[in-house]
This record gives sequence, structure tokens and C-alpha cells, in this order.
Amino acid sequence: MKEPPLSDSLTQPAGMPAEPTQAQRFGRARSARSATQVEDYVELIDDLLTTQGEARSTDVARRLGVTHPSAIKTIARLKREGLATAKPYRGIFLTPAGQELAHRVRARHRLIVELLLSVGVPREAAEADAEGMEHYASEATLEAFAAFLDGK
Amino acid sequence: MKEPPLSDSLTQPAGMPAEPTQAQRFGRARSARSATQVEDYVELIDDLLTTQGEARSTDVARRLGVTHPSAIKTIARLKREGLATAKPYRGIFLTPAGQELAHRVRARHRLIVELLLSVGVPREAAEADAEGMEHYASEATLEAFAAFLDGK
DNA sequence: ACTTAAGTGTAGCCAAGGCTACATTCCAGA
DNA sequence: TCTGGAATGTAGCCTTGGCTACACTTAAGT
Repeated sequence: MKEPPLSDSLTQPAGMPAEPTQAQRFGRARSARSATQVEDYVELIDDLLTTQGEARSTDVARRLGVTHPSAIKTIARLKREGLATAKPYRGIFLTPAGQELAHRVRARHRLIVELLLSVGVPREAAEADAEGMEHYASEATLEAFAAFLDGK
Repeated sequence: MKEPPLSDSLTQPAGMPAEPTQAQRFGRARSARSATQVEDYVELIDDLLTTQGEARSTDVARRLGVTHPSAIKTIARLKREGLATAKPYRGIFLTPAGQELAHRVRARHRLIVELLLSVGVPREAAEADAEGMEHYASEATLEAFAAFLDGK
């Protein structure tokens, strides 16, 4: 999935038939969708590296609930994108870029879980739903969440 | 994408290495991801039918920001799944099941936008982010949102 | 009544991300 | 040391959901 051009964001005159705006929104959602995979993997690998000292493809597969060939294929994509490195039969490691991304993703995840909890979502549901929702929260939304939690 | 078995949900003893739980969460997120497309289309078609009186594939394509062959392909899927009907060169219509789904999806969308607004997310971001997040909100979360908005 | 542009449909390509089946490598215990 | 099972890697298939290029209807304007 190649990201669509996401064309120029002309501000829409109020009250106009806002088709382009809607199309942009869907476009943004599609881009986010294609990034979710990369984000989940990087976060998980970072987690494994810090808690277990190593990240092996089977561990990644098991934690994600997919078969190991699926995991390996995606890890290959991470390598292509310069986020991870791995030598055959050795573990997986993150490049600085990968680590950077992992930390950003984790912070975002935690923020969203916190917000969900603070509006009364049960812990289990908050954790589960955040797993999907986190990939769609824009900067503006994250800022608002932080401010809300702060002012509570 | 076929939905994975989503294996048995044994409740996890607290403090244990909660791998299965995490795998289940990712599994749930994957299922949700494959449903997003269907939900978006059904909601949009319903919207076009009520506001324009008809839903044509090019309109759907334009509103979603994709080419019309892409739209047609997905609409074919809706037909396969019994959510929509269409005769060549005529418009697209929703079956009762499709309408039911459309209404549920729209209600959910609105609820999420409302919640985001109520915690201080700017309108534009709320609308855009809801487009992606809505597909991941569980029943428990939606109930919590409703309760939160109610008690405000 | 024709012609033509817009709308609609079809064919075929690509990448992502699942899967199963099979091959290879590693390492621990006999 | 050697050997067998677990871990890892590869090959090949499927579906989804994008795309472009091309074909066919429909309907509108002259």
C-alpha cells in the first residue's frame, strides 16, 4: 500500500459541500492504517529488547498472535525501511530511528490508555481498544488528551 | 483477510507473563481493521441515499478519495456480504442489514466525536481522528463514553 | 437522430499481510 | 561428537484494497 498524495489542504469555506475535506480524512485514515503494522512491531521489539534482552522472531510472532513467517515478512519490511537490523539466526535489533519511533509510539499508547481510564473505560477494554485507536490520534488530539489529564 | 480464530479467552492470572492476552488484543485489532472498509462504505452510502436520494459509485469514490474502480470493487464485496444491492448503471442501495449497520456505525461515530470534543479536542481533529478510531471502540468503551457525556 | 462526454464496468497489475508446507541451521543432551 | 528437535528461514498461495488502461452505457446537446 503506497500512501496516496494526500493532496493540498486548502481550507474549506464554511458551509460548502465539503467533499474534499471528507476525502482527505479518509485518506489520512488509510495512511494511518498502513503505518499501524510498522508501529506495532517496532514497539513490541523494543519491549522485548528491554525486558528480555533480546528479540527473536518467534517471540514477536507469539506475542502478536501470528505465525512466524508472517512476523519475519514484516520484520523484513522494517529492515527495508531502516528501522531494524537482523542477521540470520541472530536476534532483531532496532536502529536509532527504530528506537525513536518505538518510544514515541509507547508514549502515545500510554497517554491514550490513561485518557480512556480517566473517562471511565474499564482497564481491560482501555488496553485492548488503545491497541487499535492509538494509530489514529493526531498531534492535536494527543495534546488535548495531555491537557485534559493534566487539568483533572 | 480471513479473521483469525481469536483463540479461547482463558482469564489470565494477575501478574503472569500475559502473552496470550496481548496476542488476543492484536487479533482483535486486526479483525477490526478488516471491518473498517465495510463500515465506512455502508455509512457513506446511507448518507448519500438520504441526502442526495441516490448513491452512485463515482460519488462514493470521490467522497472517499479513491478511484472509482476501487470503490466498485469494495461495493462488490458489500453485495457478496448481503449489505448492499446494485444493478448495472443504476445506483447502489442498502439491504435492511446494510441499513442497520449504517445506523449503528453512524451513532458510534457521533458518540466518539462528542467525547473527543468534550475532552477538548478541536473539532477538525476530532472529526478526522474519529474516522479511524471509531472502528476500534468496544461496547464497553462506548458505554463508558456515553456515561461520561451524560454525567458531564 | 447522432455524437460525444460523463458515468460505469472490466481486466490486470502491485504491495501488504495473512497462511501452510518445506528447508535449513543451531544447540543441547546422549 | 553426533544427532534430533526447536528455532529460523524460504517458497508459494490467498484476499484485500489500492492503481491504470481500456471498454461499454447512458444521456444530453445540437
